[in-house]
Amino acid sequence: MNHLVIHINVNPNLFAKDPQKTDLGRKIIEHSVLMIDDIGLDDFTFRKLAKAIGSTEASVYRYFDNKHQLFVYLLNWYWEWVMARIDFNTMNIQNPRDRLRIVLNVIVDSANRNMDVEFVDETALHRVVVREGMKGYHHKTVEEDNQEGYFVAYKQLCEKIASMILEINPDFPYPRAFANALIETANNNLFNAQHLPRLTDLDGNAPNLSNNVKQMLEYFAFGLIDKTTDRQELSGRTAILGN
Amino acid sequence: MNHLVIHINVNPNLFAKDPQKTDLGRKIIEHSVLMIDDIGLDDFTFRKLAKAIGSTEASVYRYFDNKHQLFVYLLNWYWEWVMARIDFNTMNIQNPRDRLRIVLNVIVDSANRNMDVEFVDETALHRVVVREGMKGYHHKTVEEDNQEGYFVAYKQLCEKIASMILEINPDFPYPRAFANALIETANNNLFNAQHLPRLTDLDGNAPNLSNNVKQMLEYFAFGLIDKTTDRQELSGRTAILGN
DNA sequence: TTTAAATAATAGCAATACTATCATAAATAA
DNA sequence: TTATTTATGATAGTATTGCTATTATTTAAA
Repeated sequence: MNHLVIHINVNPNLFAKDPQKTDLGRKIIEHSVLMIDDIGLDDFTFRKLAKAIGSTEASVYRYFDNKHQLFVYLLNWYWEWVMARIDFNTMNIQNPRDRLRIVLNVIVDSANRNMDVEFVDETALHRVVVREGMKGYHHKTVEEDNQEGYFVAYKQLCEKIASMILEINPDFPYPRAFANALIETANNNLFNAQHLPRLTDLDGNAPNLSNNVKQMLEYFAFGLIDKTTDRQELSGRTAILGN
Repeated sequence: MNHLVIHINVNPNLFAKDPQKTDLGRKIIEHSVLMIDDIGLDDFTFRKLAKAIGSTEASVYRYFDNKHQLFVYLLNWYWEWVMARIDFNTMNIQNPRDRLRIVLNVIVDSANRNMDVEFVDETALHRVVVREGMKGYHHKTVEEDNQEGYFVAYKQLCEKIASMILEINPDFPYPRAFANALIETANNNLFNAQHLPRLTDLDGNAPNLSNNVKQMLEYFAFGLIDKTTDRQELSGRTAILGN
Protein backbone atom coordinates (compact mmCIF):
# COMPACT_ATOMS: atom_id res chain seq x y z
CA MET A 1 0.00 0.00 0.00
CA ASN A 2 1.33 3.42 -0.92
CA HIS A 3 1.82 5.88 1.86
CA LEU A 4 1.12 9.44 0.95
CA VAL A 5 3.13 12.07 2.73
CA ILE A 6 0.74 14.84 3.54
CA HIS A 7 0.89 18.26 5.05
CA ILE A 8 -1.63 18.98 7.79
CA ASN A 9 -3.21 22.43 7.93
CA VAL A 10 -3.80 23.68 11.43
CA ASN A 11 -5.59 26.86 12.49
CA PRO A 12 -2.95 29.60 13.03
CA ASN A 13 -4.61 30.58 16.31
CA LEU A 14 -3.31 27.28 17.64
CA PHE A 15 0.33 28.30 17.66
CA ALA A 16 2.44 31.37 18.31
CA LYS A 17 4.82 30.36 15.52
CA ASP A 18 4.20 27.62 12.98
CA PRO A 19 5.99 24.52 14.26
CA GLN A 20 5.74 22.69 10.95
CA LYS A 21 8.14 25.16 9.34
CA THR A 22 11.28 24.63 11.40
CA ASP A 23 13.38 21.78 12.68
CA LEU A 24 12.85 22.72 16.29
CA GLY A 25 9.11 23.11 15.71
CA ARG A 26 8.81 19.64 14.22
CA LYS A 27 10.85 18.21 17.07
CA ILE A 28 8.44 19.85 19.52
CA ILE A 29 5.46 18.19 17.82
CA GLU A 30 7.16 14.85 17.51
CA HIS A 31 8.36 14.62 21.09
CA SER A 32 5.36 16.18 22.76
CA VAL A 33 3.27 13.38 21.25
CA LEU A 34 5.67 10.73 22.46
CA MET A 35 6.06 12.29 25.88
CA ILE A 36 2.35 12.85 26.54
CA ASP A 37 1.72 9.28 25.42
CA ASP A 38 4.40 8.17 27.83
CA ILE A 39 3.83 10.17 31.01
CA GLY A 40 0.34 11.63 30.49
CA LEU A 41 -0.76 15.19 29.88
CA ASP A 42 -0.80 16.18 33.53
CA ASP A 43 2.85 15.40 34.15
CA PHE A 44 3.98 16.73 30.81
CA THR A 45 5.74 20.13 31.06
CA PHE A 46 7.54 22.38 28.62
CA ARG A 47 10.63 22.08 30.79
CA LYS A 48 10.72 18.30 30.48
CA LEU A 49 10.02 18.50 26.76
CA ALA A 50 12.79 21.04 26.21
CA LYS A 51 15.23 18.85 28.08
CA ALA A 52 14.23 15.80 26.04
CA ILE A 53 14.88 17.54 22.73
CA GLY A 54 18.01 19.36 23.90
CA SER A 55 16.44 22.78 23.79
CA THR A 56 15.16 25.27 26.32
CA GLU A 57 11.81 26.15 27.84
CA ALA A 58 11.91 29.66 26.40
CA SER A 59 12.33 28.26 22.90
CA VAL A 60 9.28 26.03 23.25
CA TYR A 61 7.27 29.02 24.41
CA ARG A 62 8.07 30.73 21.13
CA TYR A 63 5.96 28.10 19.34
CA PHE A 64 3.14 27.64 21.82
CA ASP A 65 1.75 30.01 24.42
CA ASN A 66 1.13 27.20 26.86
CA LYS A 67 0.58 23.50 27.30
CA HIS A 68 -3.14 23.73 26.62
CA GLN A 69 -2.59 25.39 23.25
CA LEU A 70 -0.06 22.76 22.27
CA PHE A 71 -2.43 20.00 23.32
CA VAL A 72 -5.35 21.37 21.33
CA TYR A 73 -2.97 21.80 18.39
CA LEU A 74 -2.22 18.09 18.57
CA LEU A 75 -5.92 17.22 18.78
CA ASN A 76 -6.62 19.33 15.71
CA TRP A 77 -3.79 17.66 13.96
CA TYR A 78 -5.23 14.30 14.78
CA TRP A 79 -8.71 15.09 13.50
CA GLU A 80 -7.32 16.68 10.35
CA TRP A 81 -5.38 13.50 9.77
CA VAL A 82 -8.50 11.40 10.32
CA MET A 83 -10.39 13.51 7.81
CA ALA A 84 -7.62 13.22 5.27
CA ARG A 85 -7.77 9.44 5.59
CA ILE A 86 -11.53 9.46 5.30
CA ASP A 87 -11.40 11.54 2.15
CA PHE A 88 -8.73 9.34 0.65
CA ASN A 89 -10.43 6.06 1.50
CA THR A 90 -13.94 7.05 0.45
CA MET A 91 -12.79 8.73 -2.72
CA ASN A 92 -14.44 6.44 -5.23
CA ILE A 93 -17.06 4.90 -2.99
CA GLN A 94 -20.60 5.90 -3.86
CA ASN A 95 -22.77 3.86 -1.51
CA PRO A 96 -23.34 5.95 1.63
CA ARG A 97 -23.49 2.84 3.80
CA ASP A 98 -20.08 1.76 2.60
CA ARG A 99 -18.79 5.26 3.17
CA LEU A 100 -19.96 5.25 6.76
CA ARG A 101 -18.41 1.84 7.30
CA ILE A 102 -15.10 3.23 6.12
CA VAL A 103 -15.43 6.20 8.43
CA LEU A 104 -15.95 3.95 11.43
CA ASN A 105 -12.95 1.96 10.44
CA VAL A 106 -10.73 5.02 10.13
CA ILE A 107 -11.89 6.39 13.49
CA VAL A 108 -11.20 3.18 15.34
CA ASP A 109 -8.03 1.98 13.73
CA SER A 110 -4.98 4.22 13.52
CA ALA A 111 -2.69 1.34 12.61
CA ASN A 112 -4.48 0.61 9.37
CA ARG A 113 -3.20 3.74 7.68
CA ASN A 114 -2.12 4.90 4.31
CA MET A 115 -0.98 8.41 4.90
CA ASP A 116 1.74 9.62 7.21
CA VAL A 117 3.27 12.80 8.35
CA GLU A 118 6.87 11.85 8.63
CA PHE A 119 7.57 13.35 12.05
CA VAL A 120 4.40 12.36 13.89
CA ASP A 121 3.77 8.96 15.42
CA GLU A 122 0.06 8.75 14.65
CA THR A 123 -0.49 5.63 16.70
CA ALA A 124 0.90 7.30 19.80
CA LEU A 125 -1.18 10.37 19.05
CA HIS A 126 -4.26 8.18 18.70
CA ARG A 127 -3.59 6.70 22.13
CA VAL A 128 -3.31 10.20 23.55
CA VAL A 129 -6.57 11.27 21.92
CA VAL A 130 -8.37 8.18 23.20
CA ARG A 131 -7.08 8.62 26.72
CA GLU A 132 -7.15 12.37 27.23
CA GLY A 133 -8.76 14.01 24.23
CA MET A 134 -11.75 15.21 26.21
CA LYS A 135 -9.46 17.43 28.29
CA GLY A 136 -9.06 19.64 25.25
CA TYR A 137 -12.77 20.44 25.09
CA HIS A 138 -14.20 20.07 28.55
CA HIS A 139 -13.12 22.97 30.73
CA LYS A 140 -14.16 26.41 31.91
CA THR A 141 -12.82 28.35 28.93
CA VAL A 142 -14.32 26.33 26.05
CA GLU A 143 -16.21 29.27 24.73
CA GLU A 144 -13.15 31.47 24.23
CA ASP A 145 -11.25 28.54 22.77
CA ASN A 146 -14.14 27.86 20.43
CA GLN A 147 -14.23 31.46 19.24
CA GLU A 148 -10.55 31.22 18.40
CA GLY A 149 -11.47 28.29 16.17
CA TYR A 150 -9.68 25.78 18.37
CA PHE A 151 -12.12 22.99 17.51
CA VAL A 152 -12.80 23.46 13.80
CA ALA A 153 -11.33 20.15 12.73
CA TYR A 154 -13.40 18.14 15.16
CA LYS A 155 -16.55 20.01 14.23
CA GLN A 156 -15.88 19.50 10.52
CA LEU A 157 -15.46 15.80 11.09
CA CYS A 158 -18.76 15.60 12.95
CA GLU A 159 -20.49 17.46 10.18
CA LYS A 160 -18.98 15.19 7.56
CA ILE A 161 -20.29 12.15 9.38
CA ALA A 162 -23.63 13.81 10.05
CA SER A 163 -24.10 14.43 6.35
CA MET A 164 -23.32 10.80 5.57
CA ILE A 165 -25.94 9.76 8.09
CA LEU A 166 -28.46 11.96 6.34
CA GLU A 167 -27.51 10.48 2.99
CA ILE A 168 -28.44 7.08 4.34
CA ASN A 169 -31.59 8.27 6.05
CA PRO A 170 -32.68 11.87 5.32
CA ASP A 171 -35.24 11.67 8.12
CA PHE A 172 -32.79 10.86 10.86
CA PRO A 173 -33.54 13.49 13.52
CA TYR A 174 -30.20 13.80 15.36
CA PRO A 175 -27.38 13.47 12.83
CA ARG A 176 -24.83 15.68 14.58
CA ALA A 177 -25.38 14.39 18.08
CA PHE A 178 -25.22 10.84 16.79
CA ALA A 179 -22.07 11.48 14.76
CA ASN A 180 -20.49 12.89 17.88
CA ALA A 181 -21.72 9.96 19.96
CA LEU A 182 -20.20 7.49 17.50
CA ILE A 183 -16.78 9.12 17.73
CA GLU A 184 -16.87 9.35 21.50
CA THR A 185 -18.21 5.83 21.86
CA ALA A 186 -15.37 4.57 19.68
CA ASN A 187 -12.77 6.24 21.86
CA ASN A 188 -14.43 5.41 25.16
CA ASN A 189 -14.67 1.74 24.34
CA LEU A 190 -11.08 1.50 23.19
CA PHE A 191 -10.16 3.08 26.49
CA ASN A 192 -12.55 1.15 28.70
CA ALA A 193 -11.77 -2.22 27.17
CA GLN A 194 -8.21 -1.74 28.30
CA HIS A 195 -8.61 0.11 31.57
CA LEU A 196 -12.19 -0.10 32.86
CA PRO A 197 -13.50 -3.37 31.46
CA ARG A 198 -16.74 -3.32 33.44
CA LEU A 199 -17.83 -0.34 31.36
CA THR A 200 -17.81 -2.27 28.12
CA ASP A 201 -18.69 -5.65 26.67
CA LEU A 202 -15.52 -5.94 24.65
CA ASP A 203 -12.38 -7.79 25.60
CA GLY A 204 -9.43 -5.42 25.92
CA ASN A 205 -6.99 -8.29 25.45
CA ALA A 206 -8.47 -9.50 22.18
CA PRO A 207 -5.87 -9.09 19.45
CA ASN A 208 -8.53 -7.62 17.18
CA LEU A 209 -9.99 -5.15 19.64
CA SER A 210 -10.33 -2.40 17.07
CA ASN A 211 -12.24 -4.76 14.82
CA ASN A 212 -14.64 -5.60 17.62
CA VAL A 213 -15.15 -1.92 18.39
CA LYS A 214 -15.83 -1.30 14.73
CA GLN A 215 -18.36 -4.11 14.62
CA MET A 216 -20.13 -2.70 17.66
CA LEU A 217 -20.19 0.78 16.16
CA GLU A 218 -21.72 -0.61 12.99
CA TYR A 219 -24.35 -2.33 15.06
CA PHE A 220 -25.17 0.94 16.80
CA ALA A 221 -24.96 3.07 13.68
CA PHE A 222 -26.95 1.00 11.21
CA GLY A 223 -29.30 -0.26 13.87
CA LEU A 224 -30.40 3.27 14.60
CA ILE A 225 -30.04 4.95 11.25
CA ASP A 226 -32.02 2.24 9.50
CA LYS A 227 -34.62 2.23 12.24
CA THR A 228 -37.01 4.64 10.55
CA THR A 229 -36.73 2.75 7.29
CA ASP A 230 -37.43 -0.55 9.04
CA ARG A 231 -40.45 0.84 10.81
CA GLN A 232 -41.81 2.28 7.61
CA GLU A 233 -41.25 -1.02 5.93
CA LEU A 234 -42.86 -2.73 8.90
CA SER A 235 -45.94 -0.53 8.94
CA GLY A 236 -46.16 -0.87 5.16
CA ARG A 237 -46.25 -4.64 5.41
CA THR A 238 -48.57 -4.42 8.33
CA ALA A 239 -50.93 -2.46 6.10
CA ILE A 240 -50.76 -5.19 3.51
CA LEU A 241 -51.67 -7.69 6.16
CA GLY A 242 -54.60 -5.54 7.01
CA ASN A 243 -54.15 -5.13 10.79
CA MET B 1 -42.89 16.40 46.86
CA ASN B 2 -41.08 15.23 49.97
CA HIS B 3 -37.36 15.65 50.04
CA LEU B 4 -35.51 12.86 51.73
CA VAL B 5 -32.31 13.74 53.50
CA ILE B 6 -29.90 10.99 52.70
CA HIS B 7 -26.40 10.02 53.64
CA ILE B 8 -24.10 9.18 50.77
CA ASN B 9 -21.64 6.32 51.21
CA VAL B 10 -18.30 6.90 49.55
CA ASN B 11 -15.41 4.48 49.25
CA PRO B 12 -12.95 5.15 52.13
CA ASN B 13 -10.04 5.04 49.71
CA LEU B 14 -11.35 8.31 48.39
CA PHE B 15 -10.45 10.35 51.45
CA ALA B 16 -7.72 10.52 54.04
CA LYS B 17 -10.27 11.38 56.72
CA ASP B 18 -14.04 11.19 56.31
CA PRO B 19 -15.21 14.69 55.43
CA GLN B 20 -18.86 13.89 56.12
CA LYS B 21 -18.14 13.51 59.84
CA THR B 22 -16.91 16.98 60.73
CA ASP B 23 -17.92 20.56 60.22
CA LEU B 24 -14.74 21.42 58.39
CA GLY B 25 -15.06 18.32 56.25
CA ARG B 26 -18.57 19.22 55.16
CA LYS B 27 -17.46 22.78 54.45
CA ILE B 28 -14.70 21.40 52.24
CA ILE B 29 -17.20 19.37 50.22
CA GLU B 30 -19.70 22.17 49.99
CA HIS B 31 -17.27 24.85 48.88
CA SER B 32 -15.14 22.72 46.62
CA VAL B 33 -18.27 21.99 44.58
CA LEU B 34 -19.18 25.67 44.39
CA MET B 35 -15.64 26.74 43.64
CA ILE B 36 -14.95 24.17 40.92
CA ASP B 37 -18.28 25.07 39.36
CA ASP B 38 -17.27 28.70 39.48
CA ILE B 39 -13.62 28.76 38.37
CA GLY B 40 -13.12 25.29 36.86
CA LEU B 41 -11.09 22.34 38.08
CA ASP B 42 -7.81 23.56 36.63
CA ASP B 43 -7.76 26.83 38.53
CA PHE B 44 -9.13 25.32 41.71
CA THR B 45 -6.47 24.90 44.44
CA PHE B 46 -6.51 23.80 48.05
CA ARG B 47 -5.07 27.17 49.01
CA LYS B 48 -7.95 29.06 47.42
CA LEU B 49 -10.45 26.67 48.96
CA ALA B 50 -8.90 27.03 52.42
CA LYS B 51 -9.01 30.78 52.18
CA ALA B 52 -12.66 30.70 51.07
CA ILE B 53 -13.72 28.65 54.08
CA GLY B 54 -11.47 30.44 56.55
CA SER B 55 -9.19 27.49 57.10
CA THR B 56 -5.69 26.48 56.04
CA GLU B 57 -4.18 24.42 53.27
CA ALA B 58 -2.73 21.93 55.77
CA SER B 59 -6.18 21.31 57.22
CA VAL B 60 -7.65 20.52 53.81
CA TYR B 61 -4.82 18.08 53.20
CA ARG B 62 -5.88 16.20 56.31
CA TYR B 63 -9.08 15.22 54.47
CA PHE B 64 -7.82 14.67 50.95
CA ASP B 65 -4.38 13.70 49.72
CA ASN B 66 -4.67 15.90 46.68
CA LYS B 67 -7.01 17.66 44.30
CA HIS B 68 -7.49 14.59 42.13
CA GLN B 69 -8.67 12.51 45.06
CA LEU B 70 -11.11 15.21 46.13
CA PHE B 71 -12.42 15.50 42.59
CA VAL B 72 -12.99 11.77 42.21
CA TYR B 73 -14.65 11.80 45.63
CA LEU B 74 -17.12 14.37 44.31
CA LEU B 75 -17.73 12.34 41.16
CA ASN B 76 -18.47 9.26 43.25
CA TRP B 77 -20.75 11.29 45.40
CA TYR B 78 -22.61 12.44 42.34
CA TRP B 79 -23.12 8.95 40.91
CA GLU B 80 -24.17 7.60 44.30
CA TRP B 81 -26.74 10.37 44.45
CA VAL B 82 -27.96 9.54 40.94
CA MET B 83 -28.34 5.89 41.92
CA ALA B 84 -30.22 6.77 45.07
CA ARG B 85 -32.66 8.82 43.00
CA ILE B 86 -33.04 6.03 40.47
CA ASP B 87 -33.81 3.51 43.20
CA PHE B 88 -36.28 5.85 44.82
CA ASN B 89 -38.06 6.77 41.61
CA THR B 90 -38.26 3.28 40.13
CA MET B 91 -39.28 1.70 43.41
CA ASN B 92 -42.77 0.55 42.43
CA ILE B 93 -42.37 0.57 38.69
CA GLN B 94 -42.44 -2.86 37.10
CA ASN B 95 -42.32 -2.19 33.36
CA PRO B 96 -38.64 -2.21 32.34
CA ARG B 97 -39.30 0.34 29.60
CA ASP B 98 -40.75 2.76 32.13
CA ARG B 99 -37.83 2.11 34.43
CA LEU B 100 -35.33 2.98 31.73
CA ARG B 101 -37.30 6.12 30.92
CA ILE B 102 -37.00 7.19 34.54
CA VAL B 103 -33.28 6.47 34.54
CA LEU B 104 -32.76 8.72 31.53
CA ASN B 105 -34.74 11.43 33.22
CA VAL B 106 -32.69 11.23 36.41
CA ILE B 107 -29.41 11.30 34.51
CA VAL B 108 -30.33 14.35 32.49
CA ASP B 109 -32.15 16.46 35.01
CA SER B 110 -30.57 17.32 38.35
CA ALA B 111 -33.16 20.03 39.08
CA ASN B 112 -36.05 17.58 39.14
CA ARG B 113 -34.96 16.06 42.41
CA ASN B 114 -36.50 14.58 45.48
CA MET B 115 -33.54 13.83 47.67
CA ASP B 116 -30.94 16.21 48.96
CA VAL B 117 -27.81 16.14 51.00
CA GLU B 118 -28.09 19.32 52.96
CA PHE B 119 -24.60 20.64 52.42
CA VAL B 120 -24.14 19.82 48.73
CA ASP B 121 -25.49 21.89 45.85
CA GLU B 122 -26.37 19.03 43.53
CA THR B 123 -27.13 21.25 40.57
CA ALA B 124 -23.70 22.84 40.75
CA LEU B 125 -22.16 19.39 41.12
CA HIS B 126 -24.10 18.21 38.08
CA ARG B 127 -22.67 21.12 36.05
CA VAL B 128 -19.19 20.14 37.18
CA VAL B 129 -19.76 16.49 36.22
CA VAL B 130 -21.10 17.47 32.81
CA ARG B 131 -18.24 19.83 32.11
CA GLU B 132 -15.24 18.06 33.58
CA GLY B 133 -16.29 14.63 34.77
CA MET B 134 -14.20 12.85 32.19
CA LYS B 135 -11.05 14.25 33.78
CA GLY B 136 -11.64 11.93 36.69
CA TYR B 137 -11.34 8.84 34.53
CA HIS B 138 -9.22 9.67 31.54
CA HIS B 139 -5.60 9.93 32.56
CA LYS B 140 -2.40 7.95 32.85
CA THR B 141 -3.08 6.45 36.25
CA VAL B 142 -6.62 5.07 35.74
CA GLU B 143 -5.55 1.58 36.49
CA GLU B 144 -4.22 2.34 39.96
CA ASP B 145 -7.23 4.52 40.68
CA ASN B 146 -9.48 1.72 39.52
CA GLN B 147 -7.80 -0.79 41.78
CA GLU B 148 -8.38 1.53 44.71
CA GLY B 149 -12.07 1.36 43.84
CA TYR B 150 -12.19 4.99 42.75
CA PHE B 151 -14.89 4.31 40.16
CA VAL B 152 -17.21 1.81 41.82
CA ALA B 153 -20.23 4.08 41.85
CA TYR B 154 -20.02 4.84 38.16
CA LYS B 155 -19.51 1.19 37.31
CA GLN B 156 -22.45 0.16 39.46
CA LEU B 157 -24.66 2.68 37.70
CA CYS B 158 -23.62 1.36 34.30
CA GLU B 159 -24.35 -2.18 35.40
CA LYS B 160 -27.73 -1.17 36.76
CA ILE B 161 -28.65 0.39 33.42
CA ALA B 162 -27.16 -2.52 31.50
CA SER B 163 -29.37 -4.95 33.38
CA MET B 164 -32.44 -2.86 32.61
CA ILE B 165 -31.50 -2.95 28.94
CA LEU B 166 -31.31 -6.73 29.12
CA GLU B 167 -34.68 -6.87 30.83
CA ILE B 168 -36.16 -5.09 27.83
CA ASN B 169 -34.24 -7.12 25.29
CA PRO B 170 -32.28 -10.13 26.60
CA ASP B 171 -30.56 -10.50 23.24
CA PHE B 172 -29.07 -7.03 23.17
CA PRO B 173 -25.40 -7.69 22.52
CA TYR B 174 -23.71 -4.62 24.08
CA PRO B 175 -25.61 -3.65 27.23
CA ARG B 176 -22.69 -2.19 29.20
CA ALA B 177 -21.16 -0.25 26.38
CA PHE B 178 -24.56 1.12 25.46
CA ALA B 179 -25.40 2.05 29.05
CA ASN B 180 -22.13 3.91 29.22
CA ALA B 181 -22.77 5.57 25.87
CA LEU B 182 -26.18 6.77 27.05
CA ILE B 183 -24.71 8.43 30.13
CA GLU B 184 -21.88 10.04 28.21
CA THR B 185 -24.17 11.13 25.40
CA ALA B 186 -26.46 12.76 27.96
CA ASN B 187 -23.61 14.75 29.46
CA ASN B 188 -21.95 15.58 26.17
CA ASN B 189 -25.13 16.96 24.68
CA LEU B 190 -25.94 19.06 27.71
CA PHE B 191 -22.43 20.45 27.40
CA ASN B 192 -22.35 20.82 23.63
CA ALA B 193 -25.77 22.42 23.36
CA GLN B 194 -24.47 25.22 25.54
CA HIS B 195 -20.87 25.52 24.44
CA LEU B 196 -20.25 23.73 21.14
CA PRO B 197 -23.63 23.87 19.37
CA ARG B 198 -22.33 22.50 16.07
CA LEU B 199 -21.75 19.18 17.78
CA THR B 200 -25.40 18.65 18.56
CA ASP B 201 -28.85 19.12 17.07
CA LEU B 202 -30.34 20.54 20.25
CA ASP B 203 -30.83 24.18 21.09
CA GLY B 204 -28.80 25.16 24.14
CA ASN B 205 -31.03 28.17 24.75
CA ALA B 206 -34.27 26.21 24.83
CA PRO B 207 -35.81 26.50 28.29
CA ASN B 208 -36.50 22.79 28.27
CA LEU B 209 -33.08 21.63 27.14
CA SER B 210 -32.98 18.72 29.55
CA ASN B 211 -36.33 17.54 28.24
CA ASN B 212 -35.04 17.63 24.69
CA VAL B 213 -31.94 15.71 25.67
CA LYS B 214 -34.12 13.16 27.40
CA GLN B 215 -36.29 12.80 24.31
CA MET B 216 -33.24 12.24 22.15
CA LEU B 217 -31.84 9.66 24.54
CA GLU B 218 -35.14 7.80 24.45
CA TYR B 219 -35.01 7.85 20.68
CA PHE B 220 -31.51 6.37 20.75
CA ALA B 221 -32.21 3.91 23.54
CA PHE B 222 -35.51 2.42 22.43
CA GLY B 223 -34.61 2.70 18.78
CA LEU B 224 -31.66 0.41 19.29
CA ILE B 225 -32.84 -1.82 22.08
CA ASP B 226 -36.07 -2.61 20.28
CA LYS B 227 -34.25 -3.12 17.04
CA THR B 228 -33.84 -6.86 17.34
CA THR B 229 -37.48 -7.26 18.32
CA ASP B 230 -38.60 -5.22 15.32
CA ARG B 231 -36.47 -7.20 12.94
CA GLN B 232 -37.76 -10.45 14.31
CA GLU B 233 -41.26 -9.12 13.96
CA LEU B 234 -40.39 -7.91 10.49
CA SER B 235 -38.95 -11.19 9.32
CA GLY B 236 -41.87 -12.99 10.92
CA ARG B 237 -44.31 -10.97 8.89
CA THR B 238 -42.14 -11.27 5.85
CA ALA B 239 -42.44 -15.01 6.22
CA ILE B 240 -46.19 -14.70 6.30
CA LEU B 241 -46.01 -12.74 3.10
CA GLY B 242 -43.98 -15.52 1.64
CA ASN B 243 -40.96 -13.62 0.28
C1' DT C 1 28.65 41.22 4.10
C1' DT C 2 25.43 43.29 6.67
C1' DT C 3 21.27 42.37 8.69
C1' DA C 4 17.71 39.90 10.36
C1' DA C 5 15.79 35.72 12.35
C1' DA C 6 16.16 31.75 15.32
C1' DT C 7 17.93 29.58 19.10
C1' DA C 8 20.62 28.87 23.39
C1' DA C 9 22.00 30.21 28.05
C1' DT C 10 20.83 31.97 32.11
C1' DA C 11 18.16 34.17 35.55
C1' DG C 12 14.30 35.13 38.02
C1' DC C 13 9.59 35.32 39.98
C1' DA C 14 4.93 34.21 41.49
C1' DA C 15 2.05 30.30 42.13
C1' DT C 16 1.35 25.40 42.99
C1' DA C 17 1.63 21.13 45.36
C1' DC C 18 2.90 19.50 48.88
C1' DT C 19 5.29 18.36 54.06
C1' DA C 20 6.60 19.39 58.71
C1' DT C 21 6.34 21.45 63.29
C1' DC C 22 4.24 23.36 67.04
C1' DA C 23 0.52 25.57 69.53
C1' DT C 24 -4.07 25.57 71.04
C1' DA C 25 -8.93 24.50 71.44
C1' DA C 26 -12.47 21.21 72.02
C1' DA C 27 -14.21 16.78 72.93
C1' DT C 28 -13.81 12.47 75.48
C1' DA C 29 -12.23 9.07 78.81
C1' DA C 30 -10.19 8.01 83.23
C1' DT D 1 -12.01 16.71 87.50
C1' DT D 2 -7.97 15.90 85.23
C1' DA D 3 -5.72 13.67 81.61
C1' DT D 4 -5.59 12.70 77.00
C1' DT D 5 -6.81 12.22 72.59
C1' DT D 6 -8.59 14.57 68.40
C1' DA D 7 -9.24 18.47 65.46
C1' DT D 8 -7.84 22.70 63.82
C1' DG D 9 -4.85 26.75 63.27
C1' DA D 10 -0.54 29.20 62.52
C1' DT D 11 3.58 29.33 60.39
C1' DA D 12 7.42 27.84 57.68
C1' DG D 13 9.70 25.64 54.16
C1' DT D 14 10.89 22.98 49.69
C1' DA D 15 10.63 21.39 45.01
C1' DT D 16 8.28 22.07 40.89
C1' DT D 17 5.49 24.60 37.59
C1' DG D 18 4.26 28.19 34.52
C1' DC D 19 5.86 31.88 32.57
C1' DT D 20 8.84 36.32 31.33
C1' DA D 21 13.02 38.81 30.47
C1' DT D 22 17.88 39.62 28.87
C1' DT D 23 21.71 38.77 26.50
C1' DA D 24 24.70 36.10 23.66
C1' DT D 25 25.45 33.25 19.72
C1' DT D 26 24.48 30.80 15.61
C1' DT D 27 22.19 30.43 11.13
C1' DA D 28 19.98 32.11 7.12
C1' DA D 29 18.50 35.84 3.92
C1' DA D 30 19.31 40.33 1.47
